[in-house]
Amino acid sequence: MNIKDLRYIAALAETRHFGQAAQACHVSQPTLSSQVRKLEDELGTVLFERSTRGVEMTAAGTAVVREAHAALEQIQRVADVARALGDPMAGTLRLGMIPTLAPSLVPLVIKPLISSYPALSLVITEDTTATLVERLRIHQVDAILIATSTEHDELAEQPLFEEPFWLVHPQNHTLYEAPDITLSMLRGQQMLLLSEVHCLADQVGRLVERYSEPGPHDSLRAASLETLLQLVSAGFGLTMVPALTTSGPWTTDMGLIAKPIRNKTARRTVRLVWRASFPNRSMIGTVSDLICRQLPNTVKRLYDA
Amino acid sequence: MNIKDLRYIAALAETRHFGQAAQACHVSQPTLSSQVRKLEDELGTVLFERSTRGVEMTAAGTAVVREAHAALEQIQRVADVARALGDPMAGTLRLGMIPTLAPSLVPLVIKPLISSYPALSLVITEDTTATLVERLRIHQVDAILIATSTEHDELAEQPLFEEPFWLVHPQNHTLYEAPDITLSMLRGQQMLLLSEVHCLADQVGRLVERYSEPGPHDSLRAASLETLLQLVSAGFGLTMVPALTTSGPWTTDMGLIAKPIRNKTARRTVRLVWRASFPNRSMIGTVSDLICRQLPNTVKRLYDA
DNA sequence: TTTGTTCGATAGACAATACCTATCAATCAC
DNA sequence: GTGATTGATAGGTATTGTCTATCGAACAAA
Repeated sequence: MNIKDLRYIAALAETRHFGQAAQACHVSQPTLSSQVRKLEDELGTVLFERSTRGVEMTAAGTAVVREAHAALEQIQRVADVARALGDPMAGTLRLGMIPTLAPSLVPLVIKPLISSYPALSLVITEDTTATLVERLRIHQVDAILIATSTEHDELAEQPLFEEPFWLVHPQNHTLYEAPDITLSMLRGQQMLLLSEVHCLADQVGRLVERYSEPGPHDSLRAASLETLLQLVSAGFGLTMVPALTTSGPWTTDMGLIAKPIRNKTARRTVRLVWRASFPNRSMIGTVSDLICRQLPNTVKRLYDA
Repeated sequence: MNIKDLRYIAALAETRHFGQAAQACHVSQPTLSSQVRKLEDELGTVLFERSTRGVEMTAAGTAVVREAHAALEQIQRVADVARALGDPMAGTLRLGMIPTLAPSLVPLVIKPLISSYPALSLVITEDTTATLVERLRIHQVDAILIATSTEHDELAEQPLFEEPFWLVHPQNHTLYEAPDITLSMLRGQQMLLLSEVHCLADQVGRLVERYSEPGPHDSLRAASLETLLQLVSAGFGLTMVPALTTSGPWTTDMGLIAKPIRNKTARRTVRLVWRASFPNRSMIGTVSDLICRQLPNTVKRLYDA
């Protein structure tokens, strides 16, 4: 059996005329004739009763054509679904993010994303860079947002934006008077870092190790940015956080001051990474674009669609 | 698109493995691979994400395969319906009969027919021979039971049985004592005939014209056998009816006597006639066989399946 | 590192079949 | 009879589905 054959018998049932049915199917009359005959042979049932005057339908033919119509509709639905989901922004995007980015980025992008693309179902997970990369490779997520560069050949990446680090200190701190910060001003200050599973800890750590000296709270490592800021608020020391983190409502609540740092290396580059084999490349591009459009001016956009 | 293609993607969704899916479909792996690729091209949507480790499904793939499954089920239903109605005794048989046969034959065959073949839907119509033949030719009926032979090339026929004519006279008639009847005994008797639209009138008329002389009631023509017998009962004359007619409960009710006639030509041959192009030849055969099995011994069966 | 295995993709040849044009036989209207 | 219309048939062509053989990449084990 063949889908075309179903169309043939449907047209033949409609027109009761081999020639007209053939015309409707854009084939020649002998083609339609032989194909219908073959289908009848295959089904073991005569569907049409031919005569020199025209075509009559048998009981089996009527029933078979009715089912054939339903089949053709369902087949059309296959194509329809394919086209609908061929819409690059339809379907599921499983997006992984590092924990130092997710809490500040998600509130910025989630609303415009789901309102602009209602057919998009977004699943966001949080994990460390290494875990995310592995989950990306084994198809547990489709794309990840991380702050380091990857080396994998099977992965593709797109830098989205450069995010400066901002210094955070308590309101009653000696740096309160300083309008802006240079790294040299951090000499003698106790810098607090995140747990080393976070790439941010490594990046900030290498940035300040030349200036800060070992302090009493160096072994104090926070598991999250939230905790880290609580420590700063409690007076255990200073820290650096990505600029987007300072967009939240926490600064005044905790009595903390965040200031830009006058140093070009005090920043990280956030990248979107996906499997090179990921089929929906254009979904990646659209999401990248939308993320960048939502960013505040405290970061520098690197992606322009 | 192709029905096979739908099977391919269904198998591939099941196994997530081109080789195994190909095996399940009884084709080689390259065949399945290229066909799936082609289907994806046609749909404009990537359904599967390939990697050297195996196959993952895209969002579109999941949805398309779901629809494909439904389509395959519906296609299966097409074949099922064809097979079910390929059952020769499923479907409708529009059967025409002449009025001198229908009332006596239908009660004999209708019950066993519908109980033996519940899938058979029988539509019985009554009409004169000429009308029936025309209706047969223009596909208004599928087969007819008539008592004459047809000449049409496009029609096929099967003699079913020979039905003798029985003489019918009132109980108080002079022939009451005669154990059986010869045509010569009809000399001087007033014979009553049906309306000439009935073939029976012609057949009986030719049979008796050599023996009977013009009588006072020759112009009396009954429109139906029922009326004819009422006339006989009322003493207007005698008549001949087909043997099956005497099987009914009318004889005693009307005070009529029916007797066989010792003459080989005093009979008619009942034939089943159908279009030679009628597809369900075996339904014809089965119906013929069942009719003959139900006949009483007063008629001579001509058909043996 | 090297080797063997497994994965899907590719190339090229072959075979099935869908398709076409030309034609036929039968029917029907004029 | 004549011409028009019907579906069926014949024979050739083109498409395409299928095969075998092979490849390159990835992974696991030696």
